[in-house]
Order: sequence, then C-alpha cells, then structure tokens
Amino acid sequence: MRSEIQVFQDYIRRRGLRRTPEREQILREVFAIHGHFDVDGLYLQLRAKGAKVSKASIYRALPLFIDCGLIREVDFTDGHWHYEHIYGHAQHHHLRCLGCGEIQEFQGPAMQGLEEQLATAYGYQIKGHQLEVHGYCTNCRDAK
Amino acid sequence: MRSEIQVFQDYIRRRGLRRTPEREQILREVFAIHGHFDVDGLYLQLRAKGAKVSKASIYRALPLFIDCGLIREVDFTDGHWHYEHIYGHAQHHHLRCLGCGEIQEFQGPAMQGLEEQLATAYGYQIKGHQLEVHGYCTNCRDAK
DNA sequence: GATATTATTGTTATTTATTCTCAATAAAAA
DNA sequence: TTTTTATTGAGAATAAATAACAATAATATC
Repeated sequence: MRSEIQVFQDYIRRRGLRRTPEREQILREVFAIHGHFDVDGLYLQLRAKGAKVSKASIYRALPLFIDCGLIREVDFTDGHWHYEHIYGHAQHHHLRCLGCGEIQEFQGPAMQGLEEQLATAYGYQIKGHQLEVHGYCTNCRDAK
Repeated sequence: MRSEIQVFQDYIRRRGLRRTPEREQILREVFAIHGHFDVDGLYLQLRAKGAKVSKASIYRALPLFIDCGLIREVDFTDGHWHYEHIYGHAQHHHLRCLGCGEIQEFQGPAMQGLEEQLATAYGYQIKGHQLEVHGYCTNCRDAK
C-alpha cells in the first residue's frame, strides 16, 4: 500500500500544486497522531517538535488532505472542527456523548451499496459519508 | 398527534423553565418554514413579520428545540449551522454536494435497530443520528 | 546551472458566528 | 399583591477561520 506521503505527492502533482516541506511536516504530524485531532492541537504538537509551521498553513493544508481522501472531518463541536485520518483505517462510525463529548467508534452497516445507489440515482460522484449516532453515556445520563 | 407547541410546552414544564411569547414565536416560525433554515434567515423572517425577538433569544431557543426532539442540526457549512424540523417528518438522510451545497433528501436504511444495538452495547441513551453522504453533483463534477 | 514565473508561506488584520454580561422585564410561585 | 428568579435585548467579548500582502522558494524554462 502506498504511504500517505506518496498519496499526497501524487495528488499534488496531479493538481499542479507544489511540494513543500511545510505540507509534508503537517501531514507527517497528522499521521503521527492516532485518534482525533483539531487545528490547535496539531499546531501545538508541531511547535513542540520544533517545526516552524503557521496555523494558516495548517488551515490551508487540511482541505487538501480531505480532498485526496487522507483525512475527514469528524464533527464540529466546541466551536471548531475535529478531524481524523482515514487512509489505511477500517471504515467505522461514531457514537458521541452529548454530555461529555466522549466518542466510541463502532463497526456498522457498510455503506458501499448505498453510495453506489445514490451515485446512479442522483448522478453524483460520491466522495464519502458520515454516520454519527449521539446520545448520553451512562455517566452523563445519571448526572442529569 | 400533539402539536409542536404542545410538545414544547410539556418540555418547558418538565424542565421547570418558563413559557414566553418569544420562544413561542420562534417555534412557530421554525415550523412555518419548510426545508432547512439557519439563525440569520430565521431572524430576518421573524423581523419581516414584525416579531420583536433578538438573535440572542434564537440562539438560546434552538438548543431547547433540539433537546426536546423538535428540530436537529443538519450540517455546519458556510461557517454556520443549518437546521431542520424533524417532528412530524419522515425519517430521511442527506446527500450533499461539496461544490454548490445542494442537498437531496433520500429515504435510506432504517436506523432503529442500530440505535437499539448501540444503546445496549455501550449503555447509551440514544437521542438521534445523522447520516450524510457527500460528493459532487452532475453540474459541479463537470465544472471541475 | 542560472533565471523567470508564480504558488506558497508567515504575519497581521479582518470577518463573522456564537457566547457572555448585565440591567430591565415579566412569568410563575407564594 | 408581592416576591422570586428565569428570560430578554443590547451590546461587548470571544474565537475560529479567512483574507491581504509582501517575502520566499518550488518548479519550469532557457
């Protein structure tokens, strides 16, 4: 399987964009994190490692990673976006607690069939999907 | 079937909150709109009808409507939330174009079974779910 | 390899959705 | 009728994300 970097470089070349060390550092850091991340955390971690990338560059890089299928948006909670990498990961969905924000990942219904149906029915080129179930975890339910 | 207003008043009483004309006006307007809406549009429509409610009150009311199951968040695009009312509407999902933002509603896999499985497996009290498939519509695909 | 072109970067300013503050008001309880 | 306190509106504050712009550096061209 091709590495994230390779996938990204291919995408860069295909789109006529430029290969820069900043983008590569950001991408490496994204894949060094396991689990969900947000712009601020990513920025702090890069800084902690001595990387000199600005937040602006992160904001500019993430849409590219999304567009080439390396990461996806998970949810918009706490007033900002959270992301996860999906390249090389098994498909899964999220169960989110509305109280404490805890997220459980679960395997669930496969969506390939649905995506194909929608593609033909509506003439769409499908890029992905998002299934989130939400409610209150045991603790938060009791706390209410 | 109980009206939206009744559902809301029950909720208000149960939670020990107060019944106010502002909340009622906002709720009426929400259900007068068919289709998706956002805070700004809702505010303008209320104003256009001479209602004197502030945006702050809308921001305060929507979470209550969500909590009692009358509306739900649809997506966070264009930098703000979009909502829809769900009380009295058939369950459905969304197919969203990443280019122009068009949204197609589609009937799809029922989620009750899944919700129950998750409730028992993780000890959650499930409040709802969200399935969105996204990609590019015919027009936007060609435009690229 | 040197030069020209232009995408990308970092800094800073800007935008804008949402939340917060607080005094005034009014709904419900006593 | 009086008291209590949740709610409101206005405006200030917050913060995520975007835009502007000059400086830099990646790629193409010679």
